[in-house]
Amino acid sequence: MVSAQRATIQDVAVLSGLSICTVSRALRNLPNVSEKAHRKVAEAAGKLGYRASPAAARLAGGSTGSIAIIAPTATAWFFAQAVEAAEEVFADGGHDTVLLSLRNNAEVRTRVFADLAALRQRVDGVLLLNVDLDADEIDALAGSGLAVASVGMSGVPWDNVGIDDEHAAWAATSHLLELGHWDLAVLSGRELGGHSVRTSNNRLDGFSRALSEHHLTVHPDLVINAGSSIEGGRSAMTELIAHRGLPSALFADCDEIAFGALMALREHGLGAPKDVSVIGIDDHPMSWFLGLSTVAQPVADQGAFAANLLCERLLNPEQDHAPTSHFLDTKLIERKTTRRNRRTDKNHD
Amino acid sequence: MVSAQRATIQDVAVLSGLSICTVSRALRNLPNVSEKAHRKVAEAAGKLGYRASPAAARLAGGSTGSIAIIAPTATAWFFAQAVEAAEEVFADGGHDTVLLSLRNNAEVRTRVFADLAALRQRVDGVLLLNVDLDADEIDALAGSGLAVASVGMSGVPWDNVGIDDEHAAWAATSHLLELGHWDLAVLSGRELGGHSVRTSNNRLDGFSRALSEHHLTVHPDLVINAGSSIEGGRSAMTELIAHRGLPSALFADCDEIAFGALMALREHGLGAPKDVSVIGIDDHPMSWFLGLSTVAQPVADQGAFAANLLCERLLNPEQDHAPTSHFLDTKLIERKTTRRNRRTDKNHD
DNA sequence: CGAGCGATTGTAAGCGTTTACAATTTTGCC
DNA sequence: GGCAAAATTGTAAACGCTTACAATCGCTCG
Repeated sequence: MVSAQRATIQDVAVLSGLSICTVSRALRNLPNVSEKAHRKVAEAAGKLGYRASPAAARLAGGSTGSIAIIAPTATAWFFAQAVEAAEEVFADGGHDTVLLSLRNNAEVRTRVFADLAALRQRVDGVLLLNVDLDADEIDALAGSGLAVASVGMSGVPWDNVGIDDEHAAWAATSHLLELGHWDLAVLSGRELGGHSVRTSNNRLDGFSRALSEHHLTVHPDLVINAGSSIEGGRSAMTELIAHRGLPSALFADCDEIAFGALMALREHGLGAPKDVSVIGIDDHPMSWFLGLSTVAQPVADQGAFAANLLCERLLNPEQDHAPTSHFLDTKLIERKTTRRNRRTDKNHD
Repeated sequence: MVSAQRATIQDVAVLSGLSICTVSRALRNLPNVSEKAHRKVAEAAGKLGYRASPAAARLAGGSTGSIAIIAPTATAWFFAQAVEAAEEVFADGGHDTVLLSLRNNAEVRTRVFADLAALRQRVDGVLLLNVDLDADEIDALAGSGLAVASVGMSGVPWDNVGIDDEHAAWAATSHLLELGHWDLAVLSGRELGGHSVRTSNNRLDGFSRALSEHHLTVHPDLVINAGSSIEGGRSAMTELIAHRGLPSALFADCDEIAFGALMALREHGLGAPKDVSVIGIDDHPMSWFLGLSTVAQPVADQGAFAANLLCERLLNPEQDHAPTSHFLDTKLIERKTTRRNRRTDKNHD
């Protein structure tokens, strides 16, 4: 069935008794190919185990057969989940997945987005995961000829799927407020250098809104960038405790940050909800175990969904229907790290 | 500096006043290029912002500029860490990283290894992470023309870096035995379908050896495949409790499995070390927090190290020095989930 | 029955590299 | 200074595909 030497389109042409050109068209399901020709080509290709050379295809103006996933980091739980889910969709669609981690590093980020032509040369499309792009970058990407889709980047000129981050953060924060907390800190998912994780900004907005609905304002000292790692949460919390003292409650941008915060608390002989209420976002597999209150979101679904949208776009490049936006549901899960405020010192700050 | 239209090697040739061929050779640091030519080419290329087209290069017999990372799954902590570390090395070396997750799925696994020629067409090299290959597959890979390196796959005809898994498991198990436990279960990292994670086999061996050194034998009912996820550990433990009852101590193939086991225990109103001692391998960031005893291993280092070896091989393809093997250190960390056996029922099963 | 038209198929020219091999220049030596 | 050998550079043919554009086929219609 499969010859030792890789079969070329030429071989398929010969075996099927058609020209290379017709074979090429048949293989790509282009119009103007008769039923009969289609069948013959399919049979010949099957018999030879033919697979088009992505390099040759790309060189001649066709597709590369691969899609890039660009993520701020590949290790955070959310990204690992989304990447694997997307990779599965891509693989099943016959695309290779090239992983581009920005590593929370501005320089790497620049290197990637500065030369989209180079990227275009290597992949057909890009799946962006929570990358915080500025307007110029968005325009550049949209006009790059790359198919684009994203997770967690609403308001962008391509298909996006995510959750309503603003709402999720609002829900988490409101939960805290309704428990009588007023002295709230937020451990944001942003890196020190700014940039990097887009959802964090929206979540910050939700946090602010909840506060202002309760006639509170967010105090700059109480929003701390923590990256999106356990370690980041841990050091951010340590810093918070040292420089400002314990707030009454804490909203963590994601569960891993919350884990880190819980660790830092323990290191100081403190705990949640005893000394501070803590809530995160994600519903990480460990959250149940740690009793962490959180806002659950479907992570793999988001990655797979966006990946599917991207694949479809790649399949029908001609029709440029308007970009779609999809929000998946979230759910507040109240567990043991949040409880009613028992502090008596009511002096607001 | 960078022109709107991508510069070709032709442009560089014209600008440098040399032939395409010389430019090509200079760019790839081939021998037989004069100093002067080299300089001129470098300057012209720089001025034009020239980057070779990977597709064209590949088609003409050169390199693809990308490397595949093949892992049993991309979500497990170990793999996510190793992948990111390797991706960083590859990116800095100018290679794209294509991620191939086997998804713990035999069919996907077959699809990948059955057609190495197809893989060869898309990447220059392969970094294998703990993939359990059989002898034929190893031979095929070694003879595929692909550069290969691996993590956690000792005894293989290419560069490998890992830890001494047998020893790590032995150390963990011995720790349990020395605490007076004799009724040991192991939650193995293997998938139900067998295959997939190579280190698990070596760890099983270490487990066995420790047992036999204490004149014990491993009971088949007490080795349970758990995959390498929290969820896998949880259900494996649940099953163990239901079908066989609690052992005196438990060796988990990795920390995530141990986390899952701890969760299952809690669901049954049990806990470690009260009802059973538990030890894992990894030293996951959460392990400290949960007080999990474990054997720490440097994960990112392994990925980066192997990636570097692979890059070097790619840089000097001619010299075929013998494959090297590297073992990184591990360290037993005794925390709170292991303690002296207090059971009194000494009837060995 | 032949012109005309749409549908299908074929021809051939790239796409941007690499690489035998040929041509040229430089170097070493007598 | 001149010649062979070595070092450098150039020429041109792939590599395997896509795609204008030309050619052919099968019909419909007057």
